[in-house]
Order: sequence, then structure tokens, then C-alpha cells
Amino acid sequence: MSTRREAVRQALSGSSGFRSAQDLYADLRAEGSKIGLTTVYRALQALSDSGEVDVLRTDEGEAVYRACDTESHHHHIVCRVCATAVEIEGPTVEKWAAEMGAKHGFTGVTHTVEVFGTCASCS
Amino acid sequence: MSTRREAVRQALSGSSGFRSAQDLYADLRAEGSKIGLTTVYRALQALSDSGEVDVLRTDEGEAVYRACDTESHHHHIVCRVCATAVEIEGPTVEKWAAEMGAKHGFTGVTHTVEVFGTCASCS
DNA sequence: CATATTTTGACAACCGTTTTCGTTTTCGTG
DNA sequence: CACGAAAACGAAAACGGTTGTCAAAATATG
Repeated sequence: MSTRREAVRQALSGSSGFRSAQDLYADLRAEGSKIGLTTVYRALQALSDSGEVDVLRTDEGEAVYRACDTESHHHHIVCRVCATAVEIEGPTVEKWAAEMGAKHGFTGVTHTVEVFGTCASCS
Repeated sequence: MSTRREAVRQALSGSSGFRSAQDLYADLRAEGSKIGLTTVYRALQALSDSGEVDVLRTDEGEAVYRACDTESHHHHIVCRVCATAVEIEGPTVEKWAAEMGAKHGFTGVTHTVEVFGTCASCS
């Protein structure tokens, strides 16, 4: 793990919620780092490959990343104002997805679930 | 509703599963239409605004569209091999999402749910 | 210390999407 | 049917996020 990559990881861990690559790049530059945008992208890709961060796409097609507290499968509820994310657990959904898959003859069922809303302090 | 827009809608209805704007453009050109790519995008945007089609982003950031059978809120289970999509209903998830939102003090909660798997005929 | 390997970052290339803008088509009205 | 306004169209350029290129710098290896 190189220094730069570690810096990106920390920038991500240090902020709550989902951040875009460009956000993180701006953060790092703001604190004086001379890191390049390319390196941020590379670091995020590596971190996501190794499963250390979650990735998802916004409706605008931008990739956003988040350092996860837990290793296990879980979902998030994200504030659409301040982007703060809370990890939520959903045996309910997991079960529902599995049932639906079975019902329609699908195998190897996976699912993507994202919940958005306005958090208490932003509303 | 203009002629072009109708053509796009039909191209979409005529194919099962999610299709990208460029797919549809290729389809239309293949059958001899002189439609422009711009118009396909505009038509899809209009159709999605009016709720006649569903939109979602692939992991690669590309927007894909699908003509829906029903007007109401629902989800899909998509075959990752042939892209066939089946509409599924989930009072369970709707309720779960609302509960989770309330539990963490979020308001105006919306959600995105997509289920993927391999359909019976592809597995 | 010299050399091989990896990492880095400026910049260009990409790709899907959106905007721009001049042209064409459609449509309402006289 | 003719006219003009408004809407739709399409080619090409612009755009924004992301990825590739490549030479320079950092790091590891002998």
C-alpha cells in the first residue's frame, strides 16, 4: 500500500457518507497534498477492488465511494442534502429479494438497494 | 407526441429488458430510420419525465431504459445474461424503506432497488 | 552505487450525454 | 391553400467524469 493510496483511504474514512473521486481530490489538495486526480482514481479503484470501499452510481452517472465500517453485506440511507450516510441492515430485504428470485425462476440472485432521504439535521 | 418520439417508444416496447440510448439508436437506424442520436436522447428523456419508462444506471455509468407495463411504482428483476426483466412488486421493501427512514430520522424517503440474477432459460 | 521496478501526475483521449444552432416539419389560423 | 409561429429535428461541438499514455520521480533490489 503506497503512501498516496493510504492518503486517499484516510480522506475517505475521515468523512461520513458517499464522496466522489473529485470531492476527495479537492479535499486532499485543500489540505496541501500535491496528489493528482489520476492517482485518486487509481487508489479508489484499487480500494474498491479489494472490497475496502463501497461504490455506487448516482442518478447523474457519477461514481461515489464510501469506506464501510463492516465487512458484511449491508445498505445505506443517504441524506440527499449533506450526503451523510447511515448503514442499515435489512434481513427483510435480503429475504424478499431471495423470494422474488425463486418465484420467477432466477438463480444467483443479487441486489442493489439504496435509500435516500433528508436527514434530521437537514430538514 | 411527435412521430420520432413514438418511434423510440415503440423500439423500446418492442424489445424486452433494459436498452441503452445508443442501442435504440442503432436499432432504429438498422430498420432504415433517419433519426438522429440527439432525438433518441430527447425522446427518452421526455418519456422518462412522463413516467412512461424506467431509467437506471449500469455500473459503468450508462443510462438504460425500459418500457413499463404498469404506471405504478415497482421494481425489476433483471437477467444478467439476456437482460430480460420481470416486473416485481414489493410492499415488503416499500414498508422496510419507510421504516428505516423513520427510525433514523430521515424524511422524504425514496429508494432504488434492483435485483439481478440468471433467469430460468439462461441458467 | 547502479539498476530494475513501481508509483506518480500532467495531459490527452474516451465515451456517453447535453447543448447549441441553423434547418425542417408540423400545426393553427386567416 | 397559404402563411407564419412554434415545435421538433439532426449534425456537430461542448461537456464532465473517467481512463489511458508516458516520461519523470520515488522506491526497492542487487
